[in-house]
Amino acid sequence: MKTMIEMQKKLLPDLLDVLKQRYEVLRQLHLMQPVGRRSLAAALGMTERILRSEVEFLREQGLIRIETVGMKLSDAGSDLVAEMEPLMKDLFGLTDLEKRLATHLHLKRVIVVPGDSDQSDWVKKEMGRAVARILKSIAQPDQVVAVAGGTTLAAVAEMMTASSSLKETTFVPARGGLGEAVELEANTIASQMATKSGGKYQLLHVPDQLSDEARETLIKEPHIQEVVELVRSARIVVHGIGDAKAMAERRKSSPQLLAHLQQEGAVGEAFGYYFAPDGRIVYYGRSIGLTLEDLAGADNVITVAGGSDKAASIAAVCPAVGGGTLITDEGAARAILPM
Amino acid sequence: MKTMIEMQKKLLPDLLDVLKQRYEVLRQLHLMQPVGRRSLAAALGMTERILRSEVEFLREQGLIRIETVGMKLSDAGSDLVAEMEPLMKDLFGLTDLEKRLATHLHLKRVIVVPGDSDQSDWVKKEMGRAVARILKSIAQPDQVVAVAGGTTLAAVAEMMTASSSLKETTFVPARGGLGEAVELEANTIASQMATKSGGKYQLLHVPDQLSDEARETLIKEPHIQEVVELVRSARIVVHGIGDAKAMAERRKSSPQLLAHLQQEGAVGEAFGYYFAPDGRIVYYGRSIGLTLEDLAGADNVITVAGGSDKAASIAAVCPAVGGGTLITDEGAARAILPM
DNA sequence: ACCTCCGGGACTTTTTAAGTCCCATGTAGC
DNA sequence: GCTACATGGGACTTAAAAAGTCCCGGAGGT
Repeated sequence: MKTMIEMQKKLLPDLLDVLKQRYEVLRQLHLMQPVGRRSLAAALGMTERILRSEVEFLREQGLIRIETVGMKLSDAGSDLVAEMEPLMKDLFGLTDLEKRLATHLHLKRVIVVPGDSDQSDWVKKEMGRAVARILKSIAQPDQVVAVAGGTTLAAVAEMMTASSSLKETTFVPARGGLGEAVELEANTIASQMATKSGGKYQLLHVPDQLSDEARETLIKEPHIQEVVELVRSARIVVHGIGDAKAMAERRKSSPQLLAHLQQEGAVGEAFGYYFAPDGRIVYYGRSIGLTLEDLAGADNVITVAGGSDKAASIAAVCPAVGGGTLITDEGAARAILPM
Repeated sequence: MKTMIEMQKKLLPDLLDVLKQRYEVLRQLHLMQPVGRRSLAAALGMTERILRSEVEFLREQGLIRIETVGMKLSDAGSDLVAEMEPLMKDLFGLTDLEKRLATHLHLKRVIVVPGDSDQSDWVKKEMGRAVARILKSIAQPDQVVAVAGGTTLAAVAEMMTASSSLKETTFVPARGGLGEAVELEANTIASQMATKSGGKYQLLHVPDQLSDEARETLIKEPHIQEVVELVRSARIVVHGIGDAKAMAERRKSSPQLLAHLQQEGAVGEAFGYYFAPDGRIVYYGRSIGLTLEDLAGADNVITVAGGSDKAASIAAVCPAVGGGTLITDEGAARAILPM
């Protein structure tokens, strides 16, 4: 049986936000007391009015006392702050991880879901749900979302739910198919995400492994060119991160390439690029679709990858992809961060 | 350490209400699926619109699926319902107790706080907090609140917090002083409640034990008569329940009275009236202030008493006081109800 | 072919939260 | 003792969220 906390997160995630906010007010007040509304609001980074409402509430609950010199915690208030500390750590320990990861990897936003996808497979679904929520929240009319392939992205597609805000969204694959299991192909995932969310989609029916001439020929095809244009115009990109060795084998790469990758110490893969632990690109398997340069033009690059054994890959790829959003799990997050 | 829920309730008092509502929707949906909005709303006794908001939320959480035949629980949803069942029983066992007590004692409303004030003294404070909350919620401008004495009422006074809604409230003692410890006197409590809540107060400076002539004389005093008028006009009355024997001894009653009470089997006391287990009045120690008849004119009679050893007293007094509000604790509630 | 109940959209009303400005007062520093 | 500043609290406006209400096209069952 899951804990009470897990249930609350599912059934009242909105209330947990206000819980956190109120606790933060209490905690900050505890540190600064006695203090006035305005200085406290500034310290907490909230407007005066909103803090005022919280203060009013906390006063009615008898947790803080208001005096002419400022506000102070009442006895009940300081007791509560002390008692709640471990609970809040449980509830929002991940928030802390998120902040540290964001600064460590220079990302705009990091979301960490509890668990480790190496050990429990529902964790991948949780990451998927998180991605779905983000997509919903940043949705804009007539946007294009490019999605990559892989098991993690498949989980994302599975967790998409219908939403009116995604109705005018077009999902496209980021690159041509990988020539592997069809349910992990970007094409499949793009169409599944569109179906589940109520959006539209366009597919890119080209193989991944192509000779240069074949690629040049294909790319001139009008209907392919059209889709490629669409893909490269995507303002939102969702992709996973692969383990370099596993990806190379899945793509049936030549023994030479495998040896090269191993020699260079490649650990992570994304969009056909293979990365060394220091973020250096050690190989690029060209295909049709998004390139790293295109990512710079996207407003939202959403990276989703988890599992403690992918920690090195994530740490290698993220800096190269640029400071977007990372959705990962607790296992990977703790493995990435220096202790 | 108190339970985690107790702590959360301080920061989010309506947490349980929301949790319960959402759970009920899930549970009912589980029973009726597939079902439409309107029938589900009717079954739950809520309006269509409000259910609609809940449904929207639950769908976003991926707990329910919406199909053309109606709504169904998703796998995650049915898992959650199953997992939550025992938890909800724990959480709302008190709600259940409240309902049963209300019908058993023919009261309008019963609130049961967890614990037993015989065993832990913070339970009395919890009851006090509950009373304070009720007073706040039913507050009207220029109202008069009559309060009795006793240790329980002292706890209520202690837990009152400043509230704008009580600013125009006048607190008065229900009866003249008991001639006992000053901090348990109705006068003291009325003034303390007024001070803590930011309201006003009027006191009744007359002893409790008076000869008939002395009482008749006193009651003609203009300033006393004025307060008595105020007391009898109170639309809200808050009182506790005493153990008959203990009260009689505290009031230094004569050996004859003690014997009489014992012979008649008096168990409970309130407002100077002594009650037998069947609710019969076996003695009335007249004083100046509220009488049982005056209670009928009050809109809200709030009885607050707890502790398993007071169960008999509560059961005896409540019916006589008439169907108001009872605040008690788990210990008393379980002892009162037939098993 | 009809009839009923389904989800969803759209609009209005109501309630609640937030933004903004101002004031009397108490305290600290000079 | 006086000034300057930060304090809580009040009042009013504006914005946003929630709830009430009605209607529509369509799927399923009869």
